[in-house]
Amino acid sequence: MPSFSLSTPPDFHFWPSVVSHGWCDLPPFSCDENTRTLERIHQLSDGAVVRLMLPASEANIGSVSVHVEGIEVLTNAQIEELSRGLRRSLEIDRDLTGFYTLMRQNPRYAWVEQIGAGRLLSAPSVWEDLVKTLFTTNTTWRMTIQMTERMVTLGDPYAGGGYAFPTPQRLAAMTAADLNAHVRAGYRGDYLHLLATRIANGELEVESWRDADLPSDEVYKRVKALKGFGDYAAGSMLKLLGHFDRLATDSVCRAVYKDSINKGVAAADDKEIAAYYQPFGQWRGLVQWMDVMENYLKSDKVSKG
DNA sequence: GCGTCCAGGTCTACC
DNA sequence: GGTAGACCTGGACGC
Repeated sequence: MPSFSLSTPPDFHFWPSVVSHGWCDLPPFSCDENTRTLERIHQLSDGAVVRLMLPASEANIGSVSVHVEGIEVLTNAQIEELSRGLRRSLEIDRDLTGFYTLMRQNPRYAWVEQIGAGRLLSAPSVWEDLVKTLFTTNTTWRMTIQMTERMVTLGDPYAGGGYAFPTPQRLAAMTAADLNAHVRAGYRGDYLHLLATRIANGELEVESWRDADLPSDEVYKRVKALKGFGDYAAGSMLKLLGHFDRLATDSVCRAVYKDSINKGVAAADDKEIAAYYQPFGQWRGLVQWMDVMENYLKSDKVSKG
């Protein structure tokens, strides 16, 4: 089985990055907590569908091994494409120096750097992140998983089981009714079909939204302009696009604010929650997410073993 | 098995 | 700018 490795900086911690939020459980990603392996059914730009396996290993601190199943030999171009996508997905090159300095200054958040949390797993494409974010709106996590599972079966199959994430062109070629009969996304189905269609016909170039030179406000404006993406969804997307100066306040965040931060007293409104995170400046969105994930990331499942 | 209620964000219409 | 009601699915619950 072909394999290659990704070099990583000293402050990169593989497993906390993998389980940084629910994306590792949404196909075509999957993760095995026992073996601490991240897997993904992935379609390369040349059409090949492979299974990527990234095991956690103490032996390769300073790098992450990538095993590629379903192909006999990897070309240099394929390795380059996979490396680029995975480095982005794992945020390997994200500079968190400022974030960790900020966390160090606040005893409540000292655990963040100790665990090595702060990097968020994203999909290799902005398109995939947008779809999954849409599937988190106004629904339960269980339903998000089910919608995503049905959605990926529209992608190209992997010979060993599973599917690659479908392209916007694939979805745009279907009618909105047929698409939603398959995905069962409810009223979100029309938003999904519209998004796929606008990308497929070239009206939207969402992959360029990762451009580091794009101001946060501009990215936020573009995401909010999409049907079905309100304040929460746009705030979530911004984190996946490397901007952390926006909150993504949902029902979970409100519960966390009440239970972990405000001594059991619910916030009067979201402005009160925003005021709490305001001092964290450009990192406030990431700090809010650390609060949401605190108990899980500090558990033995992540921080030990 | 059936009907009702509920949770989850966003959109639209209206004030 | 703020608010009410609709949107859709599926789980929980009562009958």
